[in-house]
Amino acid sequence: MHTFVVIDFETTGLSPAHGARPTEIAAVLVRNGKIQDSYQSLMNAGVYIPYMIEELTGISNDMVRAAPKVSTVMQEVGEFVGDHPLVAHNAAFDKKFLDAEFARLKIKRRQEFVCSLLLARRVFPSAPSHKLSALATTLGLQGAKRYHRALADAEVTAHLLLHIKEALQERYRLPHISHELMLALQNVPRSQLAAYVAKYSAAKTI
DNA sequence: TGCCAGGCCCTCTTTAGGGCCTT
Repeated sequence: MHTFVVIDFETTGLSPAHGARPTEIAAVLVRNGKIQDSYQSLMNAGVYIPYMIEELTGISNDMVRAAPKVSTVMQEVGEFVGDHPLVAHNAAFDKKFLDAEFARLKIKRRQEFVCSLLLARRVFPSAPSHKLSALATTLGLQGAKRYHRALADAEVTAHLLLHIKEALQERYRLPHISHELMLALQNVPRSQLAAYVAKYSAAKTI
């Protein structure tokens, strides 16, 4: 997994099925362990941002009103992402917004998401919390002085994924962690992680 | 009118409930 793209959405709510739309997105390209490129933009979906969410993200209705149309931004995101493997923290959330916005543009997502939340729960089970900001503190990750802005969160998630990857490599003495293995591990029960990695490694070396 | 997510994961579980995580 030498190259991947981390995605983070800020939105007007929790569910696109109930009318929530994106207000901001960031995509961060990581190659060979370093952030090499990034895309970020506010976007205007013509949907009111509730006061509570304005307070949470600092993204106001005025800011979004002056931003590019959501269709323009999502088209650019599609081009930036390309076929690279995708990563997000609690990927189920970002995936459903990405798919909902892509569907409006008749764009089809071509790759699966690796979820840094699912992996962190398995690799660092004793962390006091697995929310992004808490993991950043616990693990001493490089990153954000603030949270709940798309680029800051995407950058911290990139460092988190790299940290998880290094921990797995060190713990199981693996020379390389593939996207395929990360995708599999996020769904393996925590108690079976070591056994799964051993079986996977053996199969790959035969 | 009032309400409104959903999937993971643990446990005092599996004929279920509730906390966590994303905004």
